[in-house]
Parts: sequence; C-alpha cells; structure tokens
Amino acid sequence: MALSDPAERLALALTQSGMQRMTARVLAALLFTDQETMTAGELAESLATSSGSVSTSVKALTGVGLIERVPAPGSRREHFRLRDHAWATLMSQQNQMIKLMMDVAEEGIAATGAETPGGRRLAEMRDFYAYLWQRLPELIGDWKAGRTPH
Amino acid sequence: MALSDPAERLALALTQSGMQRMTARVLAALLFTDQETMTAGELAESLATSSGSVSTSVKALTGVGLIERVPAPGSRREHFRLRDHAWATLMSQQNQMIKLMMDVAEEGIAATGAETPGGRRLAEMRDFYAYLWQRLPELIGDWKAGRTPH
DNA sequence: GCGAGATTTCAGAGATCTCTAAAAGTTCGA
DNA sequence: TCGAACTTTTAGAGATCTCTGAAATCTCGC
Repeated sequence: MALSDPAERLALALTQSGMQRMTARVLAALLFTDQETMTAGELAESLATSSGSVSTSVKALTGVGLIERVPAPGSRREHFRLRDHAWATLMSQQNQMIKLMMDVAEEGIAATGAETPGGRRLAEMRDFYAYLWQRLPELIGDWKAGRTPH
Repeated sequence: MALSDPAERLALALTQSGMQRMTARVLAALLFTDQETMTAGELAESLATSSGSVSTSVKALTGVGLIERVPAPGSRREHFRLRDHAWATLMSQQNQMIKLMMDVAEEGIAATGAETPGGRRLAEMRDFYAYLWQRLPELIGDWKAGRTPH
C-alpha cells in the first residue's frame, strides 16, 4: 500500500521542525492507517524501509510518549498505536524550547547586566517566553479537560 | 571576542528546531551583543566565519522579519539589529506548522473517510490544532498589547 | 565616471546525518 | 531446552547539508 500524500507532507513538516525523517514517517503511518494498530513488520513494509529503521524509530517515539506498544495476545509481534493526547504531548515537547529560551535569556542578563542594550533585549525576550511558559500549559490543559471531562 | 556560552546554547536550540546553524548564530549574536547594531563585518569576526555565510544568514533573517537593516549615515557598511517583536514573529513563524497540521489532518479525513479508525485519529488531531490555531494568535496579541499599549 | 571598500553569489570541499544490512539478541511455543 | 520468528544493535556506505573562498557585483565618495 502506497502511503497517502498527506501523510508524507506531515512527515516532511515534522522533519523540518527537528524530528528525524524516518521517525516522522512512522508517526505519520500510525496516524493515517485504517487499522487500530500496526506491527513493526507492517510499518517496514508500508514505508518500504528496513526493520532496523523501524525499530529505531518506534523506540524514539515510545520514549517521548507519542506511541505505545500494545499487548497482542496470540501474536509474537509487537503492535503499536498512537497514544491518547499524542498531539498535546508533542506540543509540550516543543514547548521545552520555550523554557530553554527563557533560561538562556536569564543567563544572558546575568552575564551582561540589565542596563545595557544587550540586557534590555534579553529582558524583553525573557518576558515574552515567561509569558508563554505560564499561559501555554493552561491552554493545553483546557483542551484536555474539554476532551475528557471528569 | 569569544561568544558567550548562553548565546551558543540558544543557537543550538534554534538549530535543533529547524533553523540553519549559521543563521541561528547570527541571530544570537545580534541578541547578545552590547552594541545597538552590528555590521556584517563585526558579525563575521565575532562568529569567526566567512562574510559569505553572514550574508546568506542576514538575508534569511531579514526575509522572515527577525532582523532589519539600519540606515547608517556616514558609513558605507550595512548595520543590522533585532526587530521589535522578533520573538513574537518567530513564534508566529513556528505556528505556521500548526496550520499545516490542521490542513494535513483535514485532507487525511477527506481521503480515508470519517468513520474509520484513521478518520477518528485524524479528526482528533484536526480539532487539537484548530483549537491552537484559534487561541495562539490571541495569546500573542495580548502580549503585544501589554507591551505597547494604545 | 572612477576606484576603493563592502557585499553577494556560487561551485565544490568537507562535515554531518541517515539508512541499510547483517549479526547478535530475545522471546515463546513445543 | 531447543529452534523459529521476531526485534535490536551497530558499523559503514551513501546521501544530504553547510560553509568557505574567490570571483562577480554593487555602492558611494570623490
């Protein structure tokens, strides 16, 4: 089965924002498939890639909580599927960047002093990311709450 | 002058989320410098790189609105500085990704049908990103409003 | 209009990253 | 405990990306 075009476009976008190419393709395959779960073998076949690449990719995706292994009674093979809230998880991951921006700005101010051109630029940066760092978790929390009430 | 450590860490983080390495270093240099502006020559020297790399990088950064050329009376050289709201601009840029995620999900639903496992996963994805797509501009707008009232 | 200084372009060297293939390891039924 | 099926690991080939250096182009004072 050829991978649908939207899936490859998604994989490309994820790649461009830092995810490894094959990891992005595996994630896209698990999103777009019409099955509930896919085995490592099915992923390798549908992506026309080696089992080694699939293994590395599912390890990475499992590690960051985007997919999960599903126990498959009566089968020796590993089954995988997207986890609930995978997109919120991905977003939270990307938001670690925001924390880092905040911290880096703070360090910069400590190093250069607040009363310099550099210090003022860094303070504006820190304030912006501190603002986001405060507001984004609320935003994602609201969405999760709306999805799975009580 | 050796670049301060926080600057290189910032550049590294930006690189990992998709920005070209040298472009990220130039941006970091313009953020951390204690001068109001820097010339292309100063950037090349402080980053220990070629003028060609600097030229390519400032072109990219100018193109996406993160830095600007500053008219410098009495000098033949180009001066550059971070633009106001550079961080909000960067965030908006990254949010184009959210729009793309939304669109890709919608296309996927159209291709696979809503009443399939794939369709349901895609619908959840689309809803999540549609929610962010609606809320994030408000968030950034609020911050800009708070910074430059009226 | 000319020339010095500055910037831009771009081909190719070099560095980096990714994927494959094969070997090693693991798991489970018999 | 053995063997078959499946998965993981990893070295190195191959592809990709980035940077440099040098030539071309541009700009501005004179």
